[in-house]
Amino acid sequence: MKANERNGSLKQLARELDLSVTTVSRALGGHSDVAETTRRRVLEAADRVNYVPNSAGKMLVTGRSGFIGLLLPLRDAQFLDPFLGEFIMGLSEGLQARGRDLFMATAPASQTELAVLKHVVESGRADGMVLTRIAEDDERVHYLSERGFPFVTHGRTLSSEHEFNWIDTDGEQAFSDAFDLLYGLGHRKLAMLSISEPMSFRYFREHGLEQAIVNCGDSNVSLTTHHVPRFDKAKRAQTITTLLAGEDRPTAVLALTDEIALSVLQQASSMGIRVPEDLSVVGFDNIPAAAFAPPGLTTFDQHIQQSAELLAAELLDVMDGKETIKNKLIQPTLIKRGSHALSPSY
Amino acid sequence: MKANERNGSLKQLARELDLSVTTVSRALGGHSDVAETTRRRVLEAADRVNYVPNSAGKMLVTGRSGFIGLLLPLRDAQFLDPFLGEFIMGLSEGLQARGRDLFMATAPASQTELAVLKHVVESGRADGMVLTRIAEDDERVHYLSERGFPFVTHGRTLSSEHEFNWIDTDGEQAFSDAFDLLYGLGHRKLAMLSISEPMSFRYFREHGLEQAIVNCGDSNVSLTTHHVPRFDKAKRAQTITTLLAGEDRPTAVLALTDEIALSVLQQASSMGIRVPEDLSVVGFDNIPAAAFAPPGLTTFDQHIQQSAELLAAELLDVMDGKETIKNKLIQPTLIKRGSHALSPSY
DNA sequence: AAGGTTTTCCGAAACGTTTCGGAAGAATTT
DNA sequence: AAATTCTTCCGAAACGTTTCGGAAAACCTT
Repeated sequence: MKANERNGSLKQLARELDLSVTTVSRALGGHSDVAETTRRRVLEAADRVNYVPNSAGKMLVTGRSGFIGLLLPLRDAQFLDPFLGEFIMGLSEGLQARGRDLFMATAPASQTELAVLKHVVESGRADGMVLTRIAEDDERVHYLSERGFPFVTHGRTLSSEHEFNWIDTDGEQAFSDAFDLLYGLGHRKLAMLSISEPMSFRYFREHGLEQAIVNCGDSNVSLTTHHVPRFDKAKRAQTITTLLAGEDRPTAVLALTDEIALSVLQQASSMGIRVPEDLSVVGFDNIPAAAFAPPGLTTFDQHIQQSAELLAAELLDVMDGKETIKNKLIQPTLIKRGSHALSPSY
Repeated sequence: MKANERNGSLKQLARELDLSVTTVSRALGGHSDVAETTRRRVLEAADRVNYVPNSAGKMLVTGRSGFIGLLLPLRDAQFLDPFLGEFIMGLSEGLQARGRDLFMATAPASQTELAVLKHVVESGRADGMVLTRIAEDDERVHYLSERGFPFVTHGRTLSSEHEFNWIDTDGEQAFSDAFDLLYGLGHRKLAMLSISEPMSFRYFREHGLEQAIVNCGDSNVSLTTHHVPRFDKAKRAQTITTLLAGEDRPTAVLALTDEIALSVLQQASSMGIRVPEDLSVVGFDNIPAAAFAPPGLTTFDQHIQQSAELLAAELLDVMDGKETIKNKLIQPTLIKRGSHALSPSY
């Protein structure tokens, strides 16, 4: 046995079997030009020595890494995306079926997300990409589209400049439904608490609400929209307090996310405003804490894990060259808990 | 320009610069045997064409993939580890400093975690491994130790058969502290709600509590330990109800995790048992919902993200061949909220 | 028995990178 | 001016795999 030979290489296995490297490779690969008897011999030997093909060798010649990359939204490490775990689980689940691995690319503070994305793509570390937190106009989507690299997103852009595969939660419909619910309970003075970043999910949720109000045609309905900072908790509380302390306080608040809705619940409680008697609150996301915060937050469940699983399946299709563009809107389901009720002024 | 040449390869770059592949590689690699002027020329050109080394090529010759693998505890997909997101964030943060990427290996239902781990290690996909949810006697730790593969764990085994680098939360101390807190409030009749899986964190927490009781030397203290199922929510509720409905109900419950503690809070509430007046409850983990569930769960914060960051740093040290075994116990911090008070029988 | 077809195997090239061991030329020393 | 050292560059091999294009042998067909 030659000394300069790595353990467990194909070459070594071939030597032991007194076969060529080619034949062993083809036997393992399930090709037709190898006799049944030798194939069995090879398979048995491979199993015995626990042969596992070196991924780098394979990767170099096939040009595929077997990896799917997820661009992590790391910039907000301490204010963690509450879905991250669930999302990753869903992706993994969807990927493992076809033997792909998932890897996370993180953008250090010194680099933009786009730069990291480019690096991953150009280095061939990933065969496909998953993007989340899509902006209204997203440069990452531009890049991947123009580069012709397989990718898939959770969330969509506003412009339809490029066609690509995405899955999104139908926030537009959900906020429309939320309005109907509250309108039916007599609420006419509404406030929406949103964020100022140009994320597309913000647009759709705000837009769904505004459209629903237009469609109902009742001119007694009023809506004010307020932007809340994402990181500065003190300032956020301040904004909410001002809103609730105002003379003509809204009777119902729709929050862009549960995180914001929970802040509302807290502020209301500390101001002596009763939920839902004095104020109705509706959130979005159904994070675990929403069930525990009294009186129980009425909100929408996003089905993140299923979405992620679907997303993985779609990406695999794209990578297999299936040209069809498939876009799917997932309908979130309304979770009615205790934070909504008849309008006090009804 | 030859047609059979991949875009962005070293060879191509070398041709454009009229230099050898070797020189370009060494210039990029920062070696000393290349003139300053040529190095600048190379760097500038590489920047211009956006050259990114192919990871497979590099991997093949260096034998390192640049990847750190995390074995995902996927078996319980729907009952997601509430720390997963935080843990991954911490790892990424710790890894990105030295340019390593993180990838997740998931075990499909058809394969054992050990089989997946072996596959990852033997295929060379990862240069180092991170393990969580360590069992009292963990076969994955055995394998990696014997194989001499760099790894690091969050949590430790009970046997000291192998030495390896781990970081763990000091659940032993925490539960001892929790006892002191409750004892000081007059509680003498205690119950511990735990799980039956042989996870080592369970052992340490139970042991810490038992030791503290022994050490206090008060024979009036009684403790009953109950095992609660991890997945079957109905059965879990049943167990808790039985415990709380008993004639000599405990005055304080220590839960292995917040998840269990929150169940206790819910059951108590639905049985008309007031917390903390009738019953004190202490949890462990400080998951987000713990702050929202009334009256606020008293619990311990694990500092998962910092632990993960440290873990990443240690792994990188191990991979650099630093032989020192470093084991670190992280002290969780007690978060006092509303779920503990004077014993009613005091 | 000659020709043709099928089955089964293999040599060699290729993927893109790093590095070993030189080699040519310039700079320095003797 | 010759000998020595330094600087700067390069050819070739190697990593482990897959695959193209044959080639030998076995099996048919006529």
